[in-house]
Amino acid sequence: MSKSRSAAQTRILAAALDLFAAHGVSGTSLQMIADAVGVTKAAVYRQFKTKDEIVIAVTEMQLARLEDALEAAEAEPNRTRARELLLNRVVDMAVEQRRMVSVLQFDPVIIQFLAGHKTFQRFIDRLLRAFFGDNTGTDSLVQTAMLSGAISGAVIHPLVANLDDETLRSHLLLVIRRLINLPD
Amino acid sequence: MSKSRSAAQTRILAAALDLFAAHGVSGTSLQMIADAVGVTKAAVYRQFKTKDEIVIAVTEMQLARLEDALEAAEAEPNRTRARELLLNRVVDMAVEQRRMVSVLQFDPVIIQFLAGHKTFQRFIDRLLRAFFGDNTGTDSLVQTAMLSGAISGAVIHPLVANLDDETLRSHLLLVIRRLINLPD
DNA sequence: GTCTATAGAATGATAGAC
DNA sequence: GTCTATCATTCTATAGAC
Repeated sequence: MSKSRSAAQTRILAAALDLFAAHGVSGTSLQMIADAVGVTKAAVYRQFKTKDEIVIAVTEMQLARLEDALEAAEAEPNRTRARELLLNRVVDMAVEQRRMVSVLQFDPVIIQFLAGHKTFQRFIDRLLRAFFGDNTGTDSLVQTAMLSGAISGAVIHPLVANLDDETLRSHLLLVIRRLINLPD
Repeated sequence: MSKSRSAAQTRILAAALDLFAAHGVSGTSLQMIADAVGVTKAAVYRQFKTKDEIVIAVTEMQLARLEDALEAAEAEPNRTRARELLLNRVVDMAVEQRRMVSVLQFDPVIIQFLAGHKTFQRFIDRLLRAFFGDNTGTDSLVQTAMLSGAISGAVIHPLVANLDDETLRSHLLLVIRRLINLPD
């Protein structure tokens, strides 16, 4: 999943993620990205052939941050421990990157890429399987959807915008444990 | 909040909401809306002077669907009953309109309008107050954010895309009651 | 890697006829 | 209410010089 990027590419992707978070993917033009980096559009096009390539690279970059936690969870024979591990990483990431979460989970353009690229599909599949095993009953489905949605939805919500990361994280984890019956 | 609209306006708003849900607000052009309705751009501009007016009207239209439930909740002296009332309506709406939820809650353009227009702010304030009273402790904040996020996030999630409305609603309500300690 | 300059299409919006 | 025609602007993307 993770790819090595040049410094120029990394700067572009960072600026793009930031702008995507503020204006959505469709609401962000290459001109805006170029301005944010401090170069011209042509310089951006030198690094990425199309806007779509930037969107895909940004998505890859963010998913890759879950990779090591996912591998650790897959290697962990104790399912409860594996869930614990993944959950903590996901919550950490969601809290740290609050402003970015809504783009990655809910932007229509990103959603289409996630649904359309096999690489992304397989990664998400691994994530869900590591968390829930092969239990695909309706209860598990709804619970997973709620858990995933609750984390994303909660960190985005304006009501918690003023809470510091540590407060938000600890409260989140408490409520989540209640939700999925993990031991406190 | 609710406004009376001509038939032509109603058709435009319905088409716009549908397209917004699929492509986001920024990803939807007036040409696309006009094509969906089956008229030209000029005909659309006759009903709404700007694209922004359409976005605001769509948002109003959807918020207005909560209005009677909100009034009923405000009139209810028993707080638990009031919460019950609102919760049921919100969940019903979220499940019925799954495809639209993400736009209304997470689209950057809509969010900016919600934050910038006093009419919207007051309405949302009333909603929160009817549900949580004047309790503004951190616990309540996070709980409300999670509840709101969990409902929106859950109904949007691809994992539950194949569940019928009734199944999704009943499961959702069960988990939510556990989350907020309402009696079953 | 970065620039200037530009092509070609799409965007939001308007004028004026029917 | 709807149309055709058009305007100014912005969009993605490319060519070619430094």
